[in-house]
Amino acid sequence: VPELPEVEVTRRRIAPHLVGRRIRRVRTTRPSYFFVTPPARLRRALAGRTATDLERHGKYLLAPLDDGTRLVLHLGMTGQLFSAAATSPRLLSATARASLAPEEQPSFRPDAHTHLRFEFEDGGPEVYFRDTRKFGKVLWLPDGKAHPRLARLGTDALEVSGALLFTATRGRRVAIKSLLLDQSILAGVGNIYADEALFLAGVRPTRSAARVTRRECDAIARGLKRVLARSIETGGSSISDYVAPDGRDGEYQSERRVYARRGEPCFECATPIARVVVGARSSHYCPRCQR
DNA sequence: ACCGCACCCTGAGCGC
DNA sequence: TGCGCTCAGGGTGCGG
Repeated sequence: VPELPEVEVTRRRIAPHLVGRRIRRVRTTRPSYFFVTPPARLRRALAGRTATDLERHGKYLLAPLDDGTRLVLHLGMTGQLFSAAATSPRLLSATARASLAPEEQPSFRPDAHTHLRFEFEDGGPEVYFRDTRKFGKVLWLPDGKAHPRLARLGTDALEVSGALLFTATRGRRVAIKSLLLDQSILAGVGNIYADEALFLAGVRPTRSAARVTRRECDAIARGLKRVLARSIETGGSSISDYVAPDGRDGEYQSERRVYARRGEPCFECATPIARVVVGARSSHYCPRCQR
């Protein structure tokens, strides 16, 4: 599940394969939910262009192009952005892996889920955007045009502060967990890091946002910065589909304190970790450490 | 304005 | 072995 750290790691590792290389052509799959900009228009817009940079805002990647337009990518839940030079069996589903002969398993060939294939003028390795569930998004922004999806984004979660959270939570009756996932307040926080930060702050995910104190807002902000920074350092969490552009797995999943640890003992007090559904998302917490 | 929930999609894991 | 069911989840949009 790519959240801010996974998107940031992706950005850093894919940038050398993308930025400064002139695109010869882009191949796409059929029109679908994935293509906010229709694939035919996208192919026309990208041919001959060069990305001059690769930026991140929340979970979005933005590539300014040399003609002043912009390419925007969102990895959704199962999106993978990687270079053809990458080798990892994790780039395929378990079923797809099983159908390959052992000697073929490390290599990747574009499949039905590979929705974007960037081919470059230099003839070097292609760049692929693969997304099995198609919750990911690709769109192209003509010169200067803002897009509502981006305009709605709140402060990037790496810049969170207790003051920001305190202001945002006043008068809000929603669960604090739901508020942390609201991308118009904080951009980049997803299920894993919300649960982890709430554990560090000792706040139960179900608590009404308005009932979180100023001191606790500070603690949540500190917790978020800590888990996000640490996850970026370790290459992100490779819990389900996430794999970095060079094919490497992240390591942060081994540092989880609560996420997906239902029934396992809390590292602080040995109480079994509980799981509840908050805003249609599974939430994990320690019933004793978090109030 | 706020909030809960259905929906988009596919693969894994389960029960029978 | 194999089918069919349920679950997972980010973000959007709608209805109350």
